[in-house]
Amino acid sequence: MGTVNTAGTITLLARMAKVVHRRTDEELLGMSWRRFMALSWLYENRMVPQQDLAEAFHMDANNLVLLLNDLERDELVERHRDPGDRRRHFVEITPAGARAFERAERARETIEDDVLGALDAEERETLRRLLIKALDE
Amino acid sequence: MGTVNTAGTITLLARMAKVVHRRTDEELLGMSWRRFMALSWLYENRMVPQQDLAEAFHMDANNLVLLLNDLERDELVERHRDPGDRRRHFVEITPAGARAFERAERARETIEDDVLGALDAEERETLRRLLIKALDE
DNA sequence: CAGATGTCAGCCGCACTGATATGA
DNA sequence: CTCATATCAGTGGGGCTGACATCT
Repeated sequence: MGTVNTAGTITLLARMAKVVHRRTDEELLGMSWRRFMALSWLYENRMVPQQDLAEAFHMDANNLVLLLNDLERDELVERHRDPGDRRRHFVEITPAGARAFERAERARETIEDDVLGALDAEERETLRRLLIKALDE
Repeated sequence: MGTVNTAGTITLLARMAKVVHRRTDEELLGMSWRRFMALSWLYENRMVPQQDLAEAFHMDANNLVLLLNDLERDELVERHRDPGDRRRHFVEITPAGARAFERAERARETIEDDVLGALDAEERETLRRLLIKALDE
């Protein structure tokens, strides 16, 4: 394929993300990629303050409201008012949400095998470790 | 921060791409990220058939037309009709487009240092190599 | 009162579907 | 006539800004 050797690392990262997004079959995933990304976080971190989610999702707070409205309408997440500070909400994934996510995770593995097919198991683990480290600042 | 350890690699990849997109200051870059991604390809590959660009950009052909229209209006790229097959177009970055891209590349380096700050030089090189390999299938 | 949190309305850039024009 | 290439119009979801309501 083309001469990708001179592009910057974040340029390559963006190209890769586009490949992932484009090869994702929402039919197979059972939900939009956007919802999948939200649930993936809430599956790992139960009962997160809504305010923290905006930062975690790298998404603006206004937009977050709409996403949570949709997820809550479909009973995949629940908002709980903080008794200590009634302005604040905690967001929690529901059992139905967790099940939907677990199903989607299997589709994710299929997509991942497709997109990362050129990398062997060790290389994938290295990539994974580097991404975790970069995200963890 | 947070428990990112259980998420899949392409999930982490998507999170990372969102960080990049969100931290990109278009004022500093001098253009939209979308345009930057297009020019980055045309800077590496001069005179590309328009048809190949849709695949290279992972973008649908209809949408590509609009992007090229914008870039051509601002004289950053030029379309040339293929004399051998007058249906086809070759797309070429202009000198002004190349200059704009080179300026943006310096901003890209700044963003990259910010986003990949947690990785040392060797780790960045490894990440880069793995992304190139994965993209090269 | 000021400040924080969440919500909603409006606008715009972007991606897709479908239809059209031109040339091989 | 058919097939391929490029183009454009229309539609819909996603992201942002700004205004507003509620609570501390």
